[in-house]
Amino acid sequence: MTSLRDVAERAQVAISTVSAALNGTRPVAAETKRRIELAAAELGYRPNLLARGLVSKRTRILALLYPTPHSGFGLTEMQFATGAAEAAGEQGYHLLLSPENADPVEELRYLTGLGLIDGVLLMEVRLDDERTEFLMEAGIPFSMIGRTRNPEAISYADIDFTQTAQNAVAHVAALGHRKLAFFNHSPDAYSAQYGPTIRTGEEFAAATRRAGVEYVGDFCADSAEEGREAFDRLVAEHPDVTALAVISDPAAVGVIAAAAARGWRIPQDLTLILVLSSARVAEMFHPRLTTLEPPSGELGRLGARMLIDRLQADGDDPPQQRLVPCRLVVGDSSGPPPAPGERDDRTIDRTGT
Amino acid sequence: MTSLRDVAERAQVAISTVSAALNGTRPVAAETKRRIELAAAELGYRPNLLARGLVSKRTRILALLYPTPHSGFGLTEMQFATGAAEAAGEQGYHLLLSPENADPVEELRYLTGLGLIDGVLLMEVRLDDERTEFLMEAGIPFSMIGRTRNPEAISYADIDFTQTAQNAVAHVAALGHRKLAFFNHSPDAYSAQYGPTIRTGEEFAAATRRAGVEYVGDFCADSAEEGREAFDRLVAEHPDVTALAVISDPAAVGVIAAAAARGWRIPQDLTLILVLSSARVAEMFHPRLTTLEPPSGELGRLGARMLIDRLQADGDDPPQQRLVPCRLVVGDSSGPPPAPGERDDRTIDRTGT
DNA sequence: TTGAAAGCGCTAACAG
DNA sequence: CTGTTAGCGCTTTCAA
Repeated sequence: MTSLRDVAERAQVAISTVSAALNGTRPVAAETKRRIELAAAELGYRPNLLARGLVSKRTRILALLYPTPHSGFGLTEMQFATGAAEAAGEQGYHLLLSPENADPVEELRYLTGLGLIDGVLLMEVRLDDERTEFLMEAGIPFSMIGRTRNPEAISYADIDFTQTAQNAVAHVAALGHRKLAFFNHSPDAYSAQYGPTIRTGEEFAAATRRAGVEYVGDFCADSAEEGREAFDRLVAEHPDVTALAVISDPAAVGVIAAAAARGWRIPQDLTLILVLSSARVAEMFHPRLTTLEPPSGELGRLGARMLIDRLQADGDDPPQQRLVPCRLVVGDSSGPPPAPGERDDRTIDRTGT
Repeated sequence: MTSLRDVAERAQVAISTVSAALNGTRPVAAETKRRIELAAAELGYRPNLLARGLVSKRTRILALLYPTPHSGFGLTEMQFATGAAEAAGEQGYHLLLSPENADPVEELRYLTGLGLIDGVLLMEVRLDDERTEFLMEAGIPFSMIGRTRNPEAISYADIDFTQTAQNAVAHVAALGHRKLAFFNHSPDAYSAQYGPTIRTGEEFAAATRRAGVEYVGDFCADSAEEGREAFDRLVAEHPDVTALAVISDPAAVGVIAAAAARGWRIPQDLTLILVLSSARVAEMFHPRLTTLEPPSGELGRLGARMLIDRLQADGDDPPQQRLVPCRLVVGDSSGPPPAPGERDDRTIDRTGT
């Protein structure tokens, strides 16, 4: 490992001069600088981050904290991580992957006590998240992918649920639908605190109201079986529903099966859209589902960038907050609603076809 | 940030004694040790990793290198990463996520030059991988998830393709199938060098041979469209095929559509299995596909553990090499083959049903 | 414009 | 058994 000293010797200058020349921290004569740069290049010099960090207190390492997620990791989470890693890399930062154990705050205390990281990127943020309180109190720079209930003072990048719901409703309304149902996650201990679950539900309600579209929002389903059941109940209670948005991929599988069992075709008899799911998943379905794809990679990038900005800004400028809507990817599951009464006669049992 | 010095002062001993007591690097009187530990606990002391690393040359940080993958990141890759991060965490190590840019070797040279990391975990290893050569020459400890063509001297964790293919063939043969087709990735510039693509193909060929099952291996498909075409050609050329294994998820979508268009039911008329795909993906299909699920998380864990073992072992013990077969998850797409001639008559065009 | 020197927090000889 | 000392490689005063 070649060090500053080696370079200094080769260029016949003092160590501090080399440091200055390479970092531009103070003026260095052009000729001297040239010699130094040459020497450094010849020796393949790389600054030692540990030494630098030890004195400067800045390591250019960010930690990405993620709870071992409740329902296994999806593409979405991966894209947060890779997006963040990329953005960090572009700015000369590194990303440390930190799985959280049972006690996230303890984990954070440990991690930040190491002196290894400059800041923290929080994933899977809940409406009330104890991690944010710890970080605020400890004065550790951080930003969130997602947001708490009251994120005023904190930088975050999150999905623009308002706009997303509005786009979805507009899409459906433009096709002529007058009544939309939404299958949310079931409000278990986790979802009850999980932003996307809560916010999507609320915003769908609001967006349909604004658009004058009738709304059915009190169903939930997380598995194929639940999707199937919910769908059957939905049709029983609301036979005039023509459009359905589903947040859980497995639930959509059940819905499709239940619809088929009823003899309903998609999209002729039912418009089905997937919410917060990647287009890659939507393509696994037949027909290819219309989907509202979360901008995961971008959120990761934004989160990292905000954090880095905050680290670079010596003073404390106001927190950055960015909301990005999902991308509406129209598949083959969106269509105009059936004419009234048109589909009721097709209740043949096709099981086994 | 409380330092060793603070602890030393509070416990009324020398700094080196504190270090020794806390690390057990040399005998310390029980009473002294107790005092030191108390002081450390009271002050909430955490060793500074940078300082420690600077002198000990060991940071307990591993880098996970991943090329920006050719077809977007899948669940599989994420699971490598999280598995590795977990295993690392358990051993007191940290995982740095390092996206590779255009020039992976240059990236590696930079990364390792930083003095920040103790070792490297390689993902997406190709049969000839220039990164391994660099690392070997540079003497940097590393291990691979996947393996090169001749990985003799290197530690790795990879899928046991032989066993995986054998299990798949056994499954199909036990159901009574006598002829199996396999749709591989198309041999583009990437796949031509990519281990799983090559090895899965080879091992399917070998396993069918051993099992006395007829084999069709010269088809490939990476998209739904290609899957559809390949399937039509397959049936034209081999009307007696009753079982099909597909490596690409989107291709399976095409196969299912093409089969349905032909009036073939799954599994009655065709047994379809997904190779190297997660059960979560397989569940998106209808019927739920039988799948050979790669042990991604475990491979990540193993890779990390091997690397750490190698770092801990001062001497150089032989490289560890582990092969883990995919898990066969039987879904609703496996069944006995149709009786000869049984399905030929159903070639009604059902498009629009 | 440059050099010398101090010190970041820690480990590892070496004395005592 | 414990304290003193010398660095690890770097940044950063402070003098020259």
